[in-house]
Amino acid sequence: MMQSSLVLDSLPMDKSSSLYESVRNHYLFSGLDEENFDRLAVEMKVKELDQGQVLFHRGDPADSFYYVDTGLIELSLISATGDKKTLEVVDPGRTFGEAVTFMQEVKFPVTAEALQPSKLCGIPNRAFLDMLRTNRDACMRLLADLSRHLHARVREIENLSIQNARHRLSSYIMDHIIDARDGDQATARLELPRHVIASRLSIKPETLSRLLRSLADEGIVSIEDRVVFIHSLARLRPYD
Amino acid sequence: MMQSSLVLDSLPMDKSSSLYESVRNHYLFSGLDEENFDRLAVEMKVKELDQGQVLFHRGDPADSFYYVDTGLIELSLISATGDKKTLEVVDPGRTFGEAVTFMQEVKFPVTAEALQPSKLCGIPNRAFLDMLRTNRDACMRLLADLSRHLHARVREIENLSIQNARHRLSSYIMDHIIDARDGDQATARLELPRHVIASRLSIKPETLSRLLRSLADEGIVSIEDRVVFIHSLARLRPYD
DNA sequence: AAACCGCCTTGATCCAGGTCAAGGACGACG
DNA sequence: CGTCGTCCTTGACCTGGATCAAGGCGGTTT
Repeated sequence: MMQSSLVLDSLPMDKSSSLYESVRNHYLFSGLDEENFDRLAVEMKVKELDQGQVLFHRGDPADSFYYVDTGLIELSLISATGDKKTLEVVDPGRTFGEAVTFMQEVKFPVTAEALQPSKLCGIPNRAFLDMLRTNRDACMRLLADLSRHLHARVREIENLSIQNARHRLSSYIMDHIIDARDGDQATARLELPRHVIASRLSIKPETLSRLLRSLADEGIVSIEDRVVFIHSLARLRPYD
Repeated sequence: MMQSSLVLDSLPMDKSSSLYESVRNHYLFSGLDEENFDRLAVEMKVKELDQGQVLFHRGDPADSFYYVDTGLIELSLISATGDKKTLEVVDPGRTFGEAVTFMQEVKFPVTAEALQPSKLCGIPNRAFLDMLRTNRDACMRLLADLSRHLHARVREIENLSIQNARHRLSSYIMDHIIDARDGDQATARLELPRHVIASRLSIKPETLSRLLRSLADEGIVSIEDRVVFIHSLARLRPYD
């Protein structure tokens, strides 16, 4: 486990930075006019995280949510016995923690850790709420955003409760196809370290290793490091 | 499996009914003035369901969400192999399906079935959206509502992935305490049929039966039909 | 180049919870 | 009052995935 430095960099956001532009284009803010956005933007803070650094722990008081500009942020739950369940890995261009703004208990319900060196933009809840109050369009976008999240969680519950590990792995691979070749073949790229994928799928690394091996042994895929060549989508896909 | 009648009753809501009053008091609408609420209320439809009757199946097009006045509605996922996972059982005074209004694909992500004869109020998405557009207070309440739902789902994922069946059962029992007696003792009431509780906990009825038995054998609880006497909260509670 | 370390794989074994099959309890209905 | 159906319990057995314990392999430190 990598040790986090105790001091997080946290700087105001420069209006001429590429980060400014990229946040500006996020769909949560895309309906805002220049003035409204800038009023919010002056409150935003840039944060840079090293790989392995924890942004916040579950239970920490939440006064901001975050936009990921570069890197990867893992959102996870950690049990009393130390087991970790990765809920989601947030890529660049996406936000996380928005929902916490509206909860009675303003505490993060998950832990956020950088899987790679990452650059984030922190958006204070207070300022965001102020913006929402005067902007019904942004409200609607946020409602859509939360609904999407909610639906994603429902699908996760479905995966956990009525699908087995093999099924979850197949879905995961298919969700990471980067090149859908002719008909029944494709290539997927498993960017993340194996143990993170395992945690994401709620299995142990040993089990992931064995499942990948059995898919390969059955001739359904071949694996070369992080790249998975799918020889038969039909056989990979769990009939559903 | 009980067979549903094909025709659902569906009547306009009477302003002088008790249902009108009870919807009126729901927190989603409690900020609305008389005029705004009534504009919405005229669009609402009363639905009565028999026990076992399905209100909608997963994948059905969604044009309304629902308020439960009396009865119990089970929201569930059903796998390709017919296994059912109960996501939630909605009691009187609560709503379900609000989030679907905001999704790109306006289809119910779950199946809804009456566990008891139930009286519901259907609220058309269209009318609800119109109301939200002119009412930022209601928007905020809904945001809070969705955040709460989202958080509940996260806790469910946590239960499924990092807690075992025994732990889930303990939590379930403690969530149904009706009488917190002195110190370490309490009484809980398991309203639902065992097989529904099992599905809610993502275990089989046989396993539920055995777990309850082992809690009783260990002297932690005694069970009399639907009532659970907890002799030691400390021993029931999974250390967390 | 040796020693170390983080990450993954493999094998052997274990166990929580599922499956299958057989009753038991109780209410509904002839 | 039997008999039927539904729901629950219990027993015997099975199995998917966890756990425990050894390596293997590439990278970086000395």
